[in-house]
Amino acid sequence: MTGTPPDGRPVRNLTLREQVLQHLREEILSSRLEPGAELNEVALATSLGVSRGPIREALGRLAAEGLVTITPRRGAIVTKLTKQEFIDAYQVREALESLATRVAVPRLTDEDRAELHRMSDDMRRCAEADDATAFFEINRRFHDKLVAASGNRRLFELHEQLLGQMGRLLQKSAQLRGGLGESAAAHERILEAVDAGDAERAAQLMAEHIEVPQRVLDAPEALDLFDEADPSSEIEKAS
Amino acid sequence: MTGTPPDGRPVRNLTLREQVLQHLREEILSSRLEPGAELNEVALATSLGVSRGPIREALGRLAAEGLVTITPRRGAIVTKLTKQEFIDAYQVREALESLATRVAVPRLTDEDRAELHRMSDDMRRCAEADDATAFFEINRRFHDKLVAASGNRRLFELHEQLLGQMGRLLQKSAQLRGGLGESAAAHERILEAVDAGDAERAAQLMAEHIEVPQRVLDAPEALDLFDEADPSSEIEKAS
DNA sequence: ATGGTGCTAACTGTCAACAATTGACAGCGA
DNA sequence: TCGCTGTCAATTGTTGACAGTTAGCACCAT
Repeated sequence: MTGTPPDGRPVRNLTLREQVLQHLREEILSSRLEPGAELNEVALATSLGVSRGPIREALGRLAAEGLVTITPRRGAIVTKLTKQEFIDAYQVREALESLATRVAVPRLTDEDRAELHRMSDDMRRCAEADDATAFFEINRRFHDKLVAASGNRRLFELHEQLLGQMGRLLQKSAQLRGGLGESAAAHERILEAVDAGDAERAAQLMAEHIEVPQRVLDAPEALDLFDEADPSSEIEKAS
Repeated sequence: MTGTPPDGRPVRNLTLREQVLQHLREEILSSRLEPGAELNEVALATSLGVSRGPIREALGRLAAEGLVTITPRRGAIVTKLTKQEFIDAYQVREALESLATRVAVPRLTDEDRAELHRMSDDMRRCAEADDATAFFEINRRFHDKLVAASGNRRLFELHEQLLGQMGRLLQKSAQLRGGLGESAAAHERILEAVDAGDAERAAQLMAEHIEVPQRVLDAPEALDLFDEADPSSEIEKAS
């Protein structure tokens, strides 16, 4: 009986496809591979020491997840959202997190609430220290925590996927929200409603909180986080 | 200059993977392949006259879409939602369609509204004729129409994917909603708010409309649309 | 110069064969 | 009878080779 090692699952017998998938996903999410980067199959294959089969399968999955954009017979690149796509995603995010908040509030334990407060306090500190990087990391955990607390697994997965697709743009766009302080305040207001057990109000506040950068993005093309070039062209991307 | 044929895209030069993907997706969505059905790679390959490569890639994509469940060295089956997963999906659907309605209302043209009314009337007729099949088809188009009218492409895709996963269960569960008449009435109430240009109210009504079967599903395990057997087991399903 | 044309190299799409794993079953022993 | 063990057929995982397509470039004609 050589029991399971300190691993999560039975015996850590990962398929090559799974390893490649995991690797590439991490590379993209961490922005080591930036949007628009070309993903050459043979280059990846030799680089990772596997054949093209597992690479292709992993790329296909990532395409279905939206992290990669495949154009048949041309190749794959790291997905680059247009401004419109980013706005669309933001809108969906608002709905998902609002739902999550509404569902999560009555389910939160005291420990959950305590942790949320801790994160909120940390964010406040980061805002005052003007440490944007740390702020965003905690911010992400704060939102993730609420979504997870909803107990809705599908919701959690969709949310994770959506935020993954939005990537770095999330941080860049959030910076024109009116400063970290305003954002920290929004979280505090949300937590107030959460503590009061007012799920509906918390959900509403969350929706408004997320809605802010949307409005900023909508009107002024001042920010060129996007380099729209060809509004034409047919791509696969998923379906 | 042999121009593009009456095709939608450049020259209709579909990849085998795409053809297989399309075929399998259709088979699943139409329930010709029912949940739990095993998807043997060699069987599919010989059946479709291609090698296993494209089959595997298509199955991988379908797994990422949630239509197929792959367990790493075991094989693929058509995804079978548990009761909890179905309830979760229903909850997400509520949020998505509520958002879609809120966004769509101010964007609707007169033609859009006319078509919605037409569908609503048709549903009313089907309800009175007790034609559930036709009712559900129109119902689906009604909801799709609203989501499409939101102009949010990501929202549309997620919605389509979600409803695809829910599959036949949607119809079965909707039948214990209180009859087709009640459902038709709900659509009529929504359209009232739509006509009045009251997006917020329409969104709220839509949320309530979708919420109904959720409550029915939640409490009584009376309906055994699901055959839960092993609440354990580790599966891949997507991530 | 300039616009079109035909090569060419690089890349993706597909296939068939090989390797590894799994689940089932027969057979053995208690 | 029951449980264990070893073998086997079936199925998935992976590979390397081949075929087809694409994009870029040099070249030629105008």
